[in-house]
This record gives sequence, structure tokens and C-alpha cells, in this order.
Amino acid sequence: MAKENQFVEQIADIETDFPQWYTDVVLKTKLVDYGPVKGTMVIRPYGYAIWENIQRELDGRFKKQGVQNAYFPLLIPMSFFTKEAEHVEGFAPEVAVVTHAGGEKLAEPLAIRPTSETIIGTMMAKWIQSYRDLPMKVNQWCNVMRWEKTTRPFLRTSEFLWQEGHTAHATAEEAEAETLTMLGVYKEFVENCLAIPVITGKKTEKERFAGAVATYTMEAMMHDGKSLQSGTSHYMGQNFAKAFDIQYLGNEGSLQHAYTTSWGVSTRLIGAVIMTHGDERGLVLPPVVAPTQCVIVPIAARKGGVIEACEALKAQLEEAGIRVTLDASDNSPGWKFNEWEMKGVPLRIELGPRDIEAGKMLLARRDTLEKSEAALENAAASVKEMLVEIQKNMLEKARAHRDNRIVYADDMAGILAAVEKGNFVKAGWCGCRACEDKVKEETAATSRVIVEGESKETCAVCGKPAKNVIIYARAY
RNA sequence: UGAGGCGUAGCGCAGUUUGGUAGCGCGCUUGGUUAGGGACCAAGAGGUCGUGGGUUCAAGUCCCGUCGCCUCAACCA
Repeated sequence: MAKENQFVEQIADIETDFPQWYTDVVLKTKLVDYGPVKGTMVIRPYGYAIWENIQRELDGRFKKQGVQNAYFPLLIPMSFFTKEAEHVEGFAPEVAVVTHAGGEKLAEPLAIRPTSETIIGTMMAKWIQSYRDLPMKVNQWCNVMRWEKTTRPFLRTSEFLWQEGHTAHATAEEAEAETLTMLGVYKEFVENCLAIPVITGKKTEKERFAGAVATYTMEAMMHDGKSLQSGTSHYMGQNFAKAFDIQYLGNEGSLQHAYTTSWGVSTRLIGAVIMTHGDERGLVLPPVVAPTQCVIVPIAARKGGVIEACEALKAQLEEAGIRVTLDASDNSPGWKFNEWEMKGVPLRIELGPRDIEAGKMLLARRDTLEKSEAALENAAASVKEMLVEIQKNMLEKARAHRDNRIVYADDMAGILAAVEKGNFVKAGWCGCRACEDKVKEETAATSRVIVEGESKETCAVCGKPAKNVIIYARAY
């Protein structure tokens, strides 16, 4: 009975306090344990497997863009940061610093990387001599550390895993194009693999990356209407090239500074998946990145032939490239149903004596919770088809949810009212910092992204002519 | 840093007002019966009550200190 009460309380939390629900889902599904340092987390194997699938999908896309993986040091001399004025100013408050090693005080403190522009810039300066060396495109998968004041598992942790791509080009046009190309790669990946619709576009000056000329973002809407910055792509112009002496000899013989970019996504994407698709039963994972795409639950497993039939089915599905788990533990079927639903496995197959006799299996979808029957013959084909359908449905569902929550506002009162209901608000913007600050102060919403291809007559804050349409939202 | 709250078994908590031999639920172990939506019976294991000091015949409980965590505010590519 206590269990039922806990469940009721859990449902109550969803309606009144979404972050609590989120924490419940993350912890109850055992994706993470907390680490000993505030704001760090130990990611359990199941959670990490999601990350591995994300890595695999992204790596394939990067390779197609001519990007190669490399690795750079964790510790970066503090002096590297001071070479780019805005960069050091932007990151100084959140950098963790190593001052002692080998039992002695270090002559120069070492920063634990919060991002690697400085060290990679230093290396690129050594590697690049001629226009023939360009473009240079490297990516590294690594951990970074930023000493955050408030943290939340996956969404904002002090230490997190990410990839950071860094490129250098001969011309501004080429570098800007690269920035947008990678933003496009991210968008395609997030929508098709994570089933999360995103709005891409430029950030305002206020929200720009420290040291960048332009920052592009993709913003996703979470279940509660808050925005999550899910990835960024920066055009650095020659700022970093000048700070780190990344120069090349052009084909006409003159020495010139390169134009650089950087772009990254992190384990925050796992948080985005949880908060976009999760429901009161726990995770709902998109098939493309689900560690287990399909779980087989035997019914009356001790009866003759059941386990054998399940194993045969498993072999057939594995043969077809499906990530499948057979839960042969001696928990009750009901327990298994709940357990695997909590873990977000997209498809469950129930197989018992009755089905085997009839040559059928029962399919239960995680996204809609619908059940259907299918023939055991050609099981792999029907399972594959179902996984594709689930992936597609999840994106459509998330897109519909988001589109219903994008509204327009023409004045501050309108912005406030819409933001409080958990909407993304499109509003005219004059382009000045003061108006952005005022919105933040009065509504706790920040400017998320400048909307392409839309226009408004006036700024919703000051009433002056509008330069752009901007999306305001509360954010994680 | 400002305000509030919490540290008792792996997890969630009661017990503190009024001091008197450490409790509950879940989980875990063993054996058995079960099995199409979190099964049942029986027997077990597991705690220097965050930590240091004080008062007392006696402290989870009272007093003083200290450490840690959470929420809100502030801060935050």
C-alpha cells in the first residue's frame, strides 16, 4: 500500500513541480549516482550507454564533414586564457584551478579546462603553416569542468562530458558557412535521432559565447515549456587566430590570420531526452539511441518451451541488428513491465505459452502504451517497422507540443502572461541590450534565439521600431 | 552571501515536544509456492542516530560548537 502512496505522490509532483519529477525519474531509473564533488555525477552503465549511442551517431556525421577526432590536455596554463580578453573574462568565475602538484606549489597555476579553444588554438598555430593546411577540422570527446553555483543532473553539472569541434579556415565566408553547416548537422541529428524538435538561430550579443563574433544555438522546449540550450556553434572571426597566432601563408604569398569556429554538444542532451519525452512512468527513449530497443518478457517462464522460444526470438532480432534484451530474471512479469517502462525501452514483447501456440507475440509500445499482436514469423521485420514508427511518432508528438506553446506578444504584459504559462514568446525587438535586460528582470525569461524570416513593426518592450523577432522563454 | 529546512539500516522515513536498552515501509539473503501489469508465506542479515564537546545515574532526544546536503533568493556561454 505504501508503494501506491508513493506513486500517487509522484504523480502529484508532476503537476506541481516538474523539476522534482525530473529528479525522481533520473534517480529512480538509476541513470546516475551523485559524485563526491558538488554538481558532479556518476553515470551508471545504462545512462552511459545512451551517451555512447549519441557519440556513435554524431561521429558518423562529423566524419562525413571531414572532421577528425583528436585529444588535448585536461590542464591548461592560466596564461593561455588571458590571451583573449573576452574569453578570460567570460570564463574566469567558473574555472577550477590546480595550484599544487608533486607536493609543491606550481610556478604557474593550471586551469582545468572549461572548454579547449585556448589549448587547441595554441596547437593549431603550430600545425598550420600554409593555405594548403586549411581547412583544419578537429573534434575531441572529453570532460570539461565549470564551477557552477546551482546544478541539476545532466542539465547543469560541474563536470560534464561533451564533444567540442574546432575548425580553422582561410576565409571568413568559409568559416561562417562551417558554423552554419555544423549547426545544421546538430539539428538533423537531434530531430532524427533524439526526436527533439529544435529552433536554430543566432544568439543576441548578450548571450554570445565569450570571445565569439557570432553564436548560433539550438533551443529545445522541455515538457514544462522551459527552454534548453541543446547545442551551440560559434563563429570566432579572427579573434582567437590573432590571440594565438594562427597564421597561414596564402597562395599569393602573404601571411594572414585564419578564421576559426567551434561547436559542441554535451551530456545535457541526455537531460533533453528525459525532459522532452519522459512521462509519469519514467523515461521514454527514442529507438535510435535507446541502449535496449526491445525487451522480451517471458510469461510463465518455467513452462516448457517458453524460454527456448524467447531465446530463439532474441537471436532472430539480434541477427537483424536490433538491440534486444531478454529478461529471464525470476521477477514477476508485472514487475518487469514496470521496470523496463521506467527505463524507457521503446518496445516490449510479451511471449507466453498461449502466444507460442498461436505463433504470435504481443507488442507493447512505450510511447503510446498501446498493445498489438504480430506473427512470430518475420518478427524482426515487424519489430523494425514498429521502432521506426515509434521514432517518428515521438518527434511528431514533441513538435505538436512545442508548436502549441509558441505564441506572439506585443507588449511586456503579453510576454509576462505567456511566459508564466510556460510558452515560448515571439516578440519584436529593437536590438538593444536594455530591453533584453528588462524582460529578464520582469519575467525571468531570457532571449533564447533570434528568429529567422519573421518581422515585427515594434519592439515589445520599448515600442521603438523592431530590428528582429526574438524568442523569449524561461530556461534551464 | 541572505532566508528557511534536513542529516537515524542500501533507499524513503518515524521516534526529539515530555531523556529510560533502535523502529517502520521498500530493498537485500535463504527456502518454498507463484507467474498475461510492481505476487505470497516463512526464516534471516543489516544502524558507533553526520561529527566534536558538555549536562545527566542514563542522550537519537537537552545545551554549545562544527561539517555536509536541499529549497528559495542571488549568481550562472
